Formats: sequence, C-alpha cells, structure tokens
Amino acid sequence: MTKAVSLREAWSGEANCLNCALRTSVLFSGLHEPDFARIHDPIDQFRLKPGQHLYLAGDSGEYLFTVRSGMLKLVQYLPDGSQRIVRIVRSTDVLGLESLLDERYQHDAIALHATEVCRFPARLVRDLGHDNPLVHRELMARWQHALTEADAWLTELSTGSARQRVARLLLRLVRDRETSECPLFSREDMGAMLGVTTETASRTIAEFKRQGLLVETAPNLFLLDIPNLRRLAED
Amino acid sequence: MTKAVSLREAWSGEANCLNCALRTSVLFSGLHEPDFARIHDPIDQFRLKPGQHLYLAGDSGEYLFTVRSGMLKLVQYLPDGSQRIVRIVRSTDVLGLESLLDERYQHDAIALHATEVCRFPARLVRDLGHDNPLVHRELMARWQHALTEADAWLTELSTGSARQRVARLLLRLVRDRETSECPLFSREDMGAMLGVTTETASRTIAEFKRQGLLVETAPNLFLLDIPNLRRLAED
DNA sequence: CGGACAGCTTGCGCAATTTCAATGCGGCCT
DNA sequence: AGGCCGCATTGAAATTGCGCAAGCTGTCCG
Repeated sequence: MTKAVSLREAWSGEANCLNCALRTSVLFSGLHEPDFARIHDPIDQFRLKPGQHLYLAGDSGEYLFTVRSGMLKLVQYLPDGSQRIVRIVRSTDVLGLESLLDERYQHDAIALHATEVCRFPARLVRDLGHDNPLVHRELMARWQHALTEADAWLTELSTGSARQRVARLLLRLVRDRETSECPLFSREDMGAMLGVTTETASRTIAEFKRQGLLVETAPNLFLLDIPNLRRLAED
Repeated sequence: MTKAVSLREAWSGEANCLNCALRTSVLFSGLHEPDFARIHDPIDQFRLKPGQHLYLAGDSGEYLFTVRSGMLKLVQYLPDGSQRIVRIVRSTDVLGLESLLDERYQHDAIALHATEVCRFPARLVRDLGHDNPLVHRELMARWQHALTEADAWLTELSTGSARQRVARLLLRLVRDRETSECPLFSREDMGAMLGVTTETASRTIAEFKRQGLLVETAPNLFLLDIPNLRRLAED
C-alpha cells in the first residue's frame, strides 16, 4: 500500500483554523482574523492509527504538520539497517519543517499511538512567515525547539547506563504533564530511542516494575515514582 | 578570568564584510552592496586558542558567530557533571542561533584548534532577516543544518560498537574535505563526542593505528584509510 | 638537568550489555 | 476450540566496554 493511499484513508476532514482549540499554541498563534482569509488551500486533518506513517524519509516534502493529539516517532536508518528514533513529537509540536526549504523529509514519521494531525502546504507557511513577523518568529522558535530536543536526546538519552537512560526517558515523557501516568510503547521502540537492545529495554522496565518504581495500571500504562526515578536518573 | 576578559584578549580587529573571503558562503550571502551600508554596529573578529571558550551555557546571548577557520565544540552537561559534546562547528558554520530568540546560549562553545570567528549582534541579524528574504531563508537553512547534524550524531555517533563510532567520526571529519588528512583532538573529547570513555577512545585509535587504518603523519594529524574505515563503519 | 605535569597508552578484573534461544501470554482468525 | 502471531519476558553464555591503576612520553619550567 502506497503512502498516498495510506494517508488518504486517514483523512478526517478539513480544519477550521479560526476556531481551532489549539490556536493559541500552534504555529499560527500570530495570525489575526483577517490573515485567515488568506488561507485558500484547505487545511486537512488526519487520524493515524499506531504504526501508520505520516511520511517517509526521502518523500518530497510539500507539507508541514502539527500534532493535535497523540504521538509520533521520527526515525532514521543506518546503512546496516538498524534504526534510531531521534525524536518524538506530541501535541502542538510541528513536523516537517524541512519542507520549508524544499528539502525531502529527513525521517520516517510514524504514529506511536492514535494520533491526529493537521497538514499545511509548505508554500502557505512560507508565505505567511514572510509577511507576518510573529509567524516568522514562531518558525524560528520551532526550529530551535527541535534542536534543543535533539541535543537533550544526545545528552540525556544516549549517555549513561541503560537504567539511567530508561529513567530519564520516563521522566521526559511526563514532564509538563499534569499526571504522572504515562503510556509507553513497545520495548523495541524504547530500545531504538535509547540506543540499547530490545531485551535490555524490556529487562530494565521489568526490573523497575519489580522495584515499584513503576506500576502498570493498564496494559502499557504506567504510574511513575518520580522522586526515585529522578534520583536514579541523576546519580 | 571572566568570559568578557577572555574574549577581549582574543579580539583581532573589525571585519570588512564587503570584502570577506567567505562572503559567498556565510549567513550574509544574500546581501547586496547597499545592504552593507545598514550595518552600523561593528562586526568584530576574534582569534581563539585551543581550549578557549567563545561563550558558556547560560550566558545571555546577544551575538551570533560564524567560524572563519578552525573548529569548536558545543558541550552540554548532565547534573552529575559528565559532559557530552553535541556538535562540532567548522568553517562557514554558524553558532549562537538561539540568540535570535533572546534565549541564553545552550552550550559551552570551546575552541578545539586555533579558531577565527566573526561576531554579529543578534539584533542586526534579526533585522536583516526580517527585511531580506534571502537572509531569512539562509537562517532557516542554518537551523535545519544544525538539526540535521544533531540527528546524524544520534544515529551515527551514538549507536553501534565503539569501533564503529570512532570510524564514523573519522569519516565525518574528512567529508567534504579535499584531503583524507585529518587533525584529531584529545581522546577525552573524542570520548565525549561518542559517548564512550577516554580509555576506550584511546584504545580504539591505537588499535586502528596498529591495523594501518590510520597513519599518524604528525602529532595528532592522521591519514585515513577511507575504504576500510567505511567498511568498518557500515558493517 | 631534574622534576612536575598532562595526555596517551596499556593491563586487568569486573560489571553491564548483547546475543541467541526458549518460554509465556493475549489477541485474533478460522 | 485450536492454532498462529506478535510481543514481552527470562535465562545463560559471550562479549564489550568500564573503572582503576600503572607506565610512558614529551613539554614546560625552575
């Protein structure tokens, strides 16, 4: 099944940006009502099931996306076929910035959970960013944010023992969240995020569960013992 | 010795941007002669000795820099004091993009070799990027480039065995270079780039030398056996 | 010249992680 | 119900990289 078909199946309607619930926190927070009149191309929304991809590395990127809900992974591959997850994006995050430069997508973007996204033509965002200083600034901020995230993955999730990395990943997943409840994903994905094997990820999670640092309230939904995990992460 | 004093000592004059040898490849490649008249603030140049820092994480960033020659490392620290080098920047690269957003610098920027940089007030770049679409685009391209580098460090330099990482680092250092000769840096820095210990970096380099994959033509200057290193890196 | 010093190298034992393989569990399909 | 499949888990052996300590080399400096 090709990507186009796959994404078409995920189509869930046209967005009404003016009344968007996320409007204050997304890319277009700098727009005022008159600006919206300039949006002629339709803004489509999509609903992705876990495992479904939004785009693949090398696709010619003519769209940016913002995440309304859910979570996606950005994956890169090595020549030997091994994969590394270089970032995860969640609500209000932006994907596909590289399309603003007419570049092809750098990663596979694959949903980890059920996910909703809005799609913007790159040309539209380029034009808006051109004329509207707030959008321009917001774009820079998005790029900087992605960069900060990437750097954090290098320092926090690619250094130290497996136990430390897992602890840091868990803490990162609940940061800026109201609850300390946290949906996890497959052990294989965790390994690919942390640069360890699937088995090590599994063993570590299992060990945390035995030690009470994690409580599994539902399949793959965990309650975290934040203070103790933090001690583990920083030590 | 404070940063200000340190940098003042490194001052090496005011730049003549209009006649800059790197003008076609730096941030301002989109500027035409009349634009340069708008540059009122002086553009200063600095010469850094190895180990000297350009700025430190947390400094309030009012300047961007471009590298004229040499090499710097961008370093982040973990709470436990361990450090990780998240990027290296070289000729024509830009540092301190975060200052465009009034953010504090995210890393320590420290010279690895003798290094020359130009310094631009963030305000100047912001204004130019505002009015000149080419500068605007160039800024986005710089951000994207930094992001691509960060992702490559995650996939290439933080995955696989120590031998593979070292090989990939070496290859990366000579990419887009005319020669396969390559100046290295301390084993400690190599370790911090690859997420391994100093000893492991040392052992691996020593082993490569014994195997003839590296020939040390001068202290810390190496000739690479690119085909065999590539085989090692990809396998 | 001698000594301190810093950085590279190396040896050795240990701990962590990988690798390969087996087992178990739950959902899903027929 | 039975069987299959994907995924998590666990075990055991093999490997890798770490941590610590010692030796080595070249430089700087008195």
